Amino acid sequence: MTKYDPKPDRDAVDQDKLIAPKRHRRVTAQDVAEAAGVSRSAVSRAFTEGAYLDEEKRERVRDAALKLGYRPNALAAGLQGGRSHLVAIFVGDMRNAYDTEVVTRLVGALNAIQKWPILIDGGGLSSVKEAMGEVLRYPLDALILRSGSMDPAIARECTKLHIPVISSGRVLNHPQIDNVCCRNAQGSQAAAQLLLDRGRQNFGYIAGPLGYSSSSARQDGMMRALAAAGLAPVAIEAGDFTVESGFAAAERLFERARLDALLCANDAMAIGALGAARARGIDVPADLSIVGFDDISMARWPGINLTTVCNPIDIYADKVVELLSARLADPEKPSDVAYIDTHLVLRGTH
Amino acid sequence: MTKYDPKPDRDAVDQDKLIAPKRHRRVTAQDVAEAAGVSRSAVSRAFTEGAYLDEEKRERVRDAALKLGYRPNALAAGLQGGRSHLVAIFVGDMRNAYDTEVVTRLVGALNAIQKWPILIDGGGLSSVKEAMGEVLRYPLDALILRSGSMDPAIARECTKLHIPVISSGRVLNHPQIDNVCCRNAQGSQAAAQLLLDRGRQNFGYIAGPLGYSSSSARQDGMMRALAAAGLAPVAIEAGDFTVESGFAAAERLFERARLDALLCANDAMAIGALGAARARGIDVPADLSIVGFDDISMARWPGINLTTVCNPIDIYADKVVELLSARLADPEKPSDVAYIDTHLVLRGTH
DNA sequence: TTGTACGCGTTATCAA
DNA sequence: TTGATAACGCGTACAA
Repeated sequence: MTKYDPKPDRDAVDQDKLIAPKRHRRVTAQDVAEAAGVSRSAVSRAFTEGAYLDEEKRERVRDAALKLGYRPNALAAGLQGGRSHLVAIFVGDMRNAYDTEVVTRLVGALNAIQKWPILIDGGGLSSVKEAMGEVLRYPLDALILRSGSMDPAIARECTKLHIPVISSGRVLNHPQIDNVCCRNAQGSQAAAQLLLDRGRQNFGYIAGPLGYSSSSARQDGMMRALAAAGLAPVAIEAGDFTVESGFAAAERLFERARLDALLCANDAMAIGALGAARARGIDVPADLSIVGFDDISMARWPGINLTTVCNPIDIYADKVVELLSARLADPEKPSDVAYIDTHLVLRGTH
Repeated sequence: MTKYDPKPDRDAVDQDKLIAPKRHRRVTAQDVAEAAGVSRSAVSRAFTEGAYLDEEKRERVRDAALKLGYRPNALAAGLQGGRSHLVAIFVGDMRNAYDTEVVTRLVGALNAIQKWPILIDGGGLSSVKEAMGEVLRYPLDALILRSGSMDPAIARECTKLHIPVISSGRVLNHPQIDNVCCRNAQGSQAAAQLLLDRGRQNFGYIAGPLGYSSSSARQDGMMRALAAAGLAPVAIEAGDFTVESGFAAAERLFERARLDALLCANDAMAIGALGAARARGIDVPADLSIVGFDDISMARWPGINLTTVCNPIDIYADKVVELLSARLADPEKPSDVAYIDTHLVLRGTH
């Protein structure tokens, strides 16, 4: 058992720091090696699963590490060829309740597999492109897009950097981008059918902003069900996915037409519409059915109790992580689209 | 202008990769240097603000970089002594609406100053401690604690690693931890006074779980106002900060006593209580005043319109970032506690 | 103004 | 089983 002899230049460095200890130096494998009387490599091996190292020595190293508060520097480890274990999540707008819930699940699911999510919120940012550029300087394991409105050019740029991209909520046709998307049309078609079966005839729709594929797909689904019954929507207004905009859109609709059914592109707007109906003294659901889309947690709050199309968030997040793992396991695999089935949740507003 | 001669060992490496191009290698400064016919350090300087480099050369380097899709590797840059620009945010439970809103603002504020937030959600995680341990392997610029319930031992461990810690929502007494906290007692005292002035006498309170200092401080504030009026609360029940628990707690209160004033430890529970009151046919605010705490975005939704104590989220987030910057500028500075003033928001439930 | 050389902290390889 | 050593990609002090 020879005592390990530290390099002289190392000592020189330490003395420099001693003279001017400006910022505290992190404890390194070297420090642990010296404390435990072993080589740097031994320390590294002590922390590597399945590496050859004498048990007694490993013990000694771990003790010293614990005492010094050492932990392997993930930056250095990531640099040396492996993965960084960092995953960026780009969110279109965190003020959107559904997006926030998805992000929450995503964060949980990623944490669970030891991937560390870096969040970028497009909603609160003036220069999204610049922020993305900065984050892409990290060698990310992957990028998750949670957004209906992001510039697809950014996604393409990522694939150029050979960073796997998973798009959630919007299908990007690119050979190297995996997608998770719910069957929007199917969901709202079922919702419309529910109300048709209930005898409703005068349908209104509150759409999202232009350019959001999910909103238009949901509208299409409704149209299809209505067309099959020989009907068409009486009036359509658009909001921006917020509760307030749903409230305002509903008021405009109530001015324009007498509805007995109102479908909304998402739950938040449906909740706003519900408030508008109540404020106007409209009896929901006796005189008006309101159905949302997504099934955010607020939909089941007492006092709201919204009938809606469930866009199952946990399945969603799990699917994203599943695609992510598959892509990491085989970077060359063909791109995949996972469609998530929706289902109606019957509560008190239909 | 001599052409730069790449090292021979570099070529050898490239050939290795050519033989087995398993995973795509990231474009490095070296690659750009070769493409632009300059040295690697010239490339580095081309991307460093205020570094000496011939303008024409800088142009050439940037062109080559753009063509190759190069961006400096943040991991390597961080390793070499500077900061990593990574900031971890530990959230007690992202399912809590207020926490989520704070996190959203925090993410925005950090993004704006080019710090990249890594999220860890204690709510969705079985082993918080282990997750924190993994994340601490990154040389974080700082750690932000957004949580009422986190093990303070973890915070202490961070300071041992010389990672600045900012605690939000709970004051941790530690010489190296900065804190941001709202004046809880002041806020709920004002709320209670408002209802006293309105003539209310039979106060109920819905508290948060035991061990959350914010909840007990808010309760103290109410008690103080009542005591000054020679009163005491009629009944107190506890929830877990969720809407559902507020609903249930309110139902228990209504069973136990006839109240004309109900203060809640947070908005979510107040919203639940509002639902319970309405379900029971209690007229709010004619027969019962309900006041929440925080002023989450849902509080101003039509159909809720909750009177509450505003715990100003954006100021909160800005303060956290401010303390963070100050701490990074001077790691040795004494720890700081920033108290945030609350104010009443009078809406429709008082 | 430019290139060389070194260090950041780690893991992987290789020879002992 | 172990220790020395070579990458990993970058910034930068230093010498030219």
